[in-house]
Amino acid sequence: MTESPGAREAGVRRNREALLAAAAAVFVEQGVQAPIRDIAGRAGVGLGTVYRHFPNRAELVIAVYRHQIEECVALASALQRESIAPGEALTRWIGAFVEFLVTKHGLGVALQSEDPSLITLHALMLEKLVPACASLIAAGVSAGEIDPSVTAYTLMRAVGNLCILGPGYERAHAQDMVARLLVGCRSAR
Amino acid sequence: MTESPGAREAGVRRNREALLAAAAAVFVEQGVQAPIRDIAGRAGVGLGTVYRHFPNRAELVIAVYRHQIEECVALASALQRESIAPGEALTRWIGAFVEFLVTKHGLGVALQSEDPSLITLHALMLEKLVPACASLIAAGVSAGEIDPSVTAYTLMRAVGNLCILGPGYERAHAQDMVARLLVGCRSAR
Amino acid sequence: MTESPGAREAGVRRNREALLAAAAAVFVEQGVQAPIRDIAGRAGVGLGTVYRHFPNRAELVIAVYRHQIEECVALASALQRESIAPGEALTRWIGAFVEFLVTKHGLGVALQSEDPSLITLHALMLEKLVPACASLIAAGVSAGEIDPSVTAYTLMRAVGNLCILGPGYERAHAQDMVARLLVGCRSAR
Amino acid sequence: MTESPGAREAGVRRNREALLAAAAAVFVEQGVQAPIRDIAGRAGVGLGTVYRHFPNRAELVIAVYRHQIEECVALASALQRESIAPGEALTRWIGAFVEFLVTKHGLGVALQSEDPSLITLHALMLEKLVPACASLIAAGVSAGEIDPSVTAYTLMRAVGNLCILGPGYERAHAQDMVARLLVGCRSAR
DNA sequence: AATGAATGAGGATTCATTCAT
DNA sequence: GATGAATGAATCCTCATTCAT
Repeated sequence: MTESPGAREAGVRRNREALLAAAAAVFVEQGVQAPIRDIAGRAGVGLGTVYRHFPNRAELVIAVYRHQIEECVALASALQRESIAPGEALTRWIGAFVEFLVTKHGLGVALQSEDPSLITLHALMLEKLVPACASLIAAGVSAGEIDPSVTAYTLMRAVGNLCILGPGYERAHAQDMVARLLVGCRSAR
Repeated sequence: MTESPGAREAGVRRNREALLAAAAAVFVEQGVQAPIRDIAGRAGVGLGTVYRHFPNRAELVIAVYRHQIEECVALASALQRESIAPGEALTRWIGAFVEFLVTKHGLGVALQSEDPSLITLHALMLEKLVPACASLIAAGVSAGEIDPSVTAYTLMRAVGNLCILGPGYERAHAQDMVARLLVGCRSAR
Repeated sequence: MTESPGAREAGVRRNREALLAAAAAVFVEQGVQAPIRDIAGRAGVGLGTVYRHFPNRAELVIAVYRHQIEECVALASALQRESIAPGEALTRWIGAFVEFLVTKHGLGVALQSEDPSLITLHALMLEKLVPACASLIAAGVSAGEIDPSVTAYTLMRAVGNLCILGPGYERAHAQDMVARLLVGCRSAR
Repeated sequence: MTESPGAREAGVRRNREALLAAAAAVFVEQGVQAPIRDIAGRAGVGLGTVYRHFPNRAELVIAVYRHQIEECVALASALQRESIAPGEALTRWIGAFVEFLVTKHGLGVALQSEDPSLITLHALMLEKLVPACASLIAAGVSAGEIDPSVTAYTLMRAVGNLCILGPGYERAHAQDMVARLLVGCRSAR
């Protein structure tokens, strides 16, 4: 009778989070096209529950990644407010982006997919991430540290691609390759 | 009824080649996961004929790309025999590899796929391409032009990834990014 | 906490009526097979509440239409008590029935559906409406105005069918067709 | 070796016809929305075979009914060429249409369905049947036998509706009701 | 009583693969 | 050898219905 009032809501939130965690894990293992049923199974819920929380695959994919995308955006602002060299700011930011991508592998593929169910994710990157990156690049260009012909979208795509991992090409390799790519983006002077 | 004995074999070979051409084209348009039926249709043969020639998708994928992989290998030898700077040789060879990859888009993805049906393709890369690349790198390192910490497999994977194209990230962008990556692979000194 | 004892019951009745109104509206828009959830949403109540009040779809359908069916029955008695020609009484009564059917489109289909979830509605028609109609017909036959071979059930079914509307076949068309059907039911004399 | 050349084609055609027969039967029992699997089962073939022959439900529905629709159209021409009274021609033609409809019950519903998968069937009726009927009506109007305010589309819809059968409302009842409707369509004079 | 989250059966559709001709 | 018809597993998604709170 005297029930904690939010017991239900708590359960719902727990389910939602179990789903997000399960989805993230399954995406890592099978990619973002994994069967919805697998995600339901991993989360320990019924198939319908997935659809209740996320009416289609795209919603789920976005929910899985939106938070981290927004953290990346916030980091870009923070770095620009610090008193560090713009080139260094870009390097650190890309480092964080890489960290994000290699943690959720599968996202590298998803971010650049032409799959109609994932356009929204792609759009999210375009809207949020690309401007953040562009602003860091602009600062670096002004400081004479970054080659002015580097564009944010291309760089993000390239970094995204470099973060598609596989056996024998792990996180550290991706980090190394991205670092070298950034060397190649420095101002030719 | 009374056919010249070689007529049959000629027809078989012609079919095989039509299939390889069709598969290459379809892979470019739809990726290596395209429905087998589409390939049969494009080649103007029956579905069963595809399976007769290539018992599974991997065989077909490999057959499609083996020739070009071998050309790449041959090019590496040729470049080493020429009297050009080893760094330049590596650059040219990677350029040719990029050319190969962006022409067959879909292959970038395939090359690093963990998909069981494509492991053989991956193995082929390991066996043939990696040694060729390693030898060019070794020469560059000896000449003090290439950073000794660069490994062939990682570089090939990275280049392969950078060649996964999409709308807004086309051939020229990939070429640019690969060039910058190579800048970052030069000897630090 | 301390509610007046009847407050609860009043709320229950209000819910029940909101549901009937919502169901009627949704049946018009989507037919009697509309998702129960849509009805709950339209009524502004939870899904469970629908099931509490109406354990299955048939109960709900019947509840929605029973009142109007009974009005039709009452009208038949009233018309017979008036001093008008029996044929005219039948015509007017069928007119009212048509009005009922076309206002609730979806009912036309429901009335004659073999769908097990709707048999009860069909039974209701049989029990109530058919006798009412039969009595009007009998009077018309006695007066020599109606063809004695016309049976109530068949006529009701026919009228019900004629009232299944659709684009290009609207209320006025149904009324016209029903009128012509009644012309064909007049005594051949 | 010496196979009858058309053995395969014959089997295919037999399958196709088995499917049409099965579909017709299942449509009668369950309506045109019956599960495709039921049709496959009734025809004794796999599910995929249905889709091979008829890529979607609409194709199947149309295939089932097209032939008879065209026969109806042909009959209209034939009747007009005969030297019978136009009103009689219309009556006979409608009689044939009724015969068609009651034989395939389920079609009555389908013909006037707003279901997007059945628009083509509806379109077929509009294109073929309505003009045929209109021409018979026009002749009847010219001869002073048919009420000029009767339109072909409305009449066809009405007849279609009257042919939606059910328990207690069988073929003979539909025929009777249609006959009475036609009486009501005669010239008022 | 009311709620709405969870469940899972049901039905459509696609496509790899087999095999009789 | 070639063909393509047939098959059915796999997957998506919807919705009726139950039940804990």
